[in-house]
Amino acid sequence: MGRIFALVDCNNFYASCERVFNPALERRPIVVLSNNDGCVIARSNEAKALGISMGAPFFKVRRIVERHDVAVFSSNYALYGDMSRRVMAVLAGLVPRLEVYSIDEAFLDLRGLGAQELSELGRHIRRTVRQWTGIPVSVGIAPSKTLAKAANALAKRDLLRQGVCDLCDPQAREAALAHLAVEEIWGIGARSGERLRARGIATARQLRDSDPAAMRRHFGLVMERIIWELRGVSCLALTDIRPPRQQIITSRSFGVRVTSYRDLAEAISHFASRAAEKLRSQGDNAQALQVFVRTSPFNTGEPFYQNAATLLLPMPTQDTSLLIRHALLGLRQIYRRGYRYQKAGIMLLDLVPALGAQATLFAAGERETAKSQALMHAMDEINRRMGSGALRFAAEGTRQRWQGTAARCSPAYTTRWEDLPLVRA
DNA sequence: TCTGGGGTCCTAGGACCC
DNA sequence: TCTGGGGTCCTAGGACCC
Repeated sequence: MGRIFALVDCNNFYASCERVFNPALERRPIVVLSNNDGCVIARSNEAKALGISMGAPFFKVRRIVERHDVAVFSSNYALYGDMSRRVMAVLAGLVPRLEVYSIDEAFLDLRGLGAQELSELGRHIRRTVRQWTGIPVSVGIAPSKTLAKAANALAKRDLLRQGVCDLCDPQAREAALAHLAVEEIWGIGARSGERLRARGIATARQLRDSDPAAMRRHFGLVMERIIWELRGVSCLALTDIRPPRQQIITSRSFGVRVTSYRDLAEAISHFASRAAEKLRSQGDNAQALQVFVRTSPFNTGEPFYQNAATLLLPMPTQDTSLLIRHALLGLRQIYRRGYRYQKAGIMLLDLVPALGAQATLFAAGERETAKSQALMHAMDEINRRMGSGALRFAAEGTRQRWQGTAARCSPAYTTRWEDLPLVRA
């Protein structure tokens, strides 16, 4: 039996989250900014209509923002993460199988739901999520994931479809794919888009009708798979069990340029500590790590420098102090005086499950490991209860001058008692 | 002055082996 | 002067995603 996928995608997710708790924002243009209030990472429809583009540096759109009274927010991941969990919980209650694909998207398996009318089911999903969470979503339905993505794009674009688009019928697909630019297809970015156009392929329909074998030779396996998926042959299954991450990255742009080794070392220690937390919550040990630093890659009239150091750890570990120590060894290798650093970070690599980890050959080492595990566990527990960063390593510093500002952050409405909205009757 | 963060997968090419 | 062929493994970099 053929498959039927639905892709449920939250509309302008971060902007919509801000609106849920602040109804005065209804119909007002909204943008949400990245770390350091650096660039635009989410826009409401009204902000899109003003010509504010995705990823635009904030200082370049400031004029538009002021002229049109755009509401501006620093990103509030405590809020967005919690709202995401709520949306996914509602979806999980509506269908037996789903894959949470990103913070604002999920693929659903619609087979065997006895739905006469898939569009009606889509509208039901949409109504329910809206009513129970306040978040508007669009629903695309089709026999492959790539087509479900395409259907979703059309559901958003075409107001007549009222947020739901069903492309299961091959007839319906003809016109739809002819109106979809090749860059709008899932998996085709600017690079491939350009190369496809050079070969005279500009729409999803033209790509679908191209020769899979020849396209594989020119573009690789991924392109061939896209073509089959556009033809309605499902090549990408629903993966409802998420495999553990293979690498963990913690990195930041700095609020101000950093020049001293000392400040850089503080930042790197802080990143190592955060990465170690993620590592432990995943139940893994790391066997290697990489530290990287760089100056600003943009035209600043100053010399560009970037470098990275990769180190093998003496044993697989999830111990923060060991990770900090080795991260700093790496930093010493790549730090050069005289540069104004803009960004740095750490990657944990070669992750392996911590359970049943190879014990060290030495009994003393084993005792050390047990001690360190108890310490890390206690630390995580305290930080969970008292708030992240309540207990931290001295190496992370107290001034943290490199930290950026998030001046326009909304309250953590759903995850912090003091920030709960008040309702007056 | 001010330009995000965190991931995955695929491929090509080099090292190495027999 | 002539200088194999094929396999595996690893890594760096590209492309893409949200």
